[in-house]
Amino acid sequence: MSDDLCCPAFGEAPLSEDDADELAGLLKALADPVRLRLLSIVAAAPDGEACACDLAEPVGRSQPTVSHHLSQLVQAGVLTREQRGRWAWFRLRPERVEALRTALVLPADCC
Amino acid sequence: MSDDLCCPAFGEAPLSEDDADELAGLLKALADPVRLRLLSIVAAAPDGEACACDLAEPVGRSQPTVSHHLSQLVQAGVLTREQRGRWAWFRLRPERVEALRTALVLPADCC
DNA sequence: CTCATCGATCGACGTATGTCAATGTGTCGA
DNA sequence: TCGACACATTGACATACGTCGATCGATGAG
Repeated sequence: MSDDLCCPAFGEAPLSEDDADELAGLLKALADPVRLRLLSIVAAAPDGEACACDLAEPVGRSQPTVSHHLSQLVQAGVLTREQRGRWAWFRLRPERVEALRTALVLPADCC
Repeated sequence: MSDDLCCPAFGEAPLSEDDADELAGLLKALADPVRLRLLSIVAAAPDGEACACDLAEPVGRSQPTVSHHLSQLVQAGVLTREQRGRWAWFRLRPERVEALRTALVLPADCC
């Protein structure tokens, strides 16, 4: 997933096939309740970061499942992963979330 | 899908399981390239509305497939459907898109 | 050097999803 | 009344996805 998702101009003109694929990819990464909860836990964490070791329990999923979801979020560019010793720490990339919000802006005269 | 999705307070505190399900449902409705293109075509239409008869061709899918996608968008509350004679006309519900954008707002101190 | 721990990967599984051809239902014009 | 048209529904299919148990590689404490 490229990171320069900025302004597909959602309501201005019909999305191109490529823009639609790109935007759908980002949306798909967020379109799962477990991933949304993981994201919100990281976002609400004291220092803006959370250890993977603390994430499985609150969402009630197995360690491999959580690892899988975290990988998807990292790949979509919504989280960053930093290895510190045995632990993996995750941070939100707010500019990515903002890019998504920007992509969903509708023109004033659209309806 | 209930329509009162307003402020799950994404970054403020961890999402509840119900809020996450709700938000994921809305995101899932948009997380498909064909549906995104359908939405953008409707949004960019001259009078803010588009006839189903004009939607299959631009997205390159069969009539049943397009009908299926439109139903999902209506069920998610993102489109409204109005039957006029033989034709079905669709309009965007911008407040629903705005609700999604609002749900994705991050607090200033989140990271 | 062990050995316990963190977390990724693999393999398997059931389910959900996108797609189309065929068919059904309702609406209009002739 | 009939036939053409718009659109939904059904059934079938391949693929994608979420999930877990088992296993593996890497790290650090003792």
